[in-house]
Amino acid sequence: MKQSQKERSREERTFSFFENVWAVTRLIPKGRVTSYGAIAKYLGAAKSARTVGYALNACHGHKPKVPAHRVLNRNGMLSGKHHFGASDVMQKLLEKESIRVEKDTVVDFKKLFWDPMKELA
DNA sequence: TAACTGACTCGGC
DNA sequence: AGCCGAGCCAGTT
Repeated sequence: MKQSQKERSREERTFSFFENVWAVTRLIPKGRVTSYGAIAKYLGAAKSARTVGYALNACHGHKPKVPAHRVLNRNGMLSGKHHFGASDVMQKLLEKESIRVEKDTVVDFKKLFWDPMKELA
């Protein structure tokens, strides 16, 4: 099982791991959030959460907007706010979607969590 | 070309 | 309960 997954991802990732990350990110419904790990897992690279974050970093000024502010770390913390220019931009974007943020952490993260594995299965 | 880095996560102590 | 090390991918130096 693990073996086949490895083989499979080899071809798919040639299409660009980033593209996939952005694609999934754009599917996140407004007012909902997800985590790097969830996306990574959905793409078949559970341990590449780090790379997912890196991909979002590269989405700056990319075509269809990539709602990177809806992607947080597993604790619901705005770990990437620092990369939105001003440190409060990300939070404002979230609050605009009725998502409450307290101390760099999304309130009710579990409730608002959008799992691509379940939602897109 | 090798080594380093980073918006992460998990498992072991 | 908190710290440490390892794995993952791509771009930079």
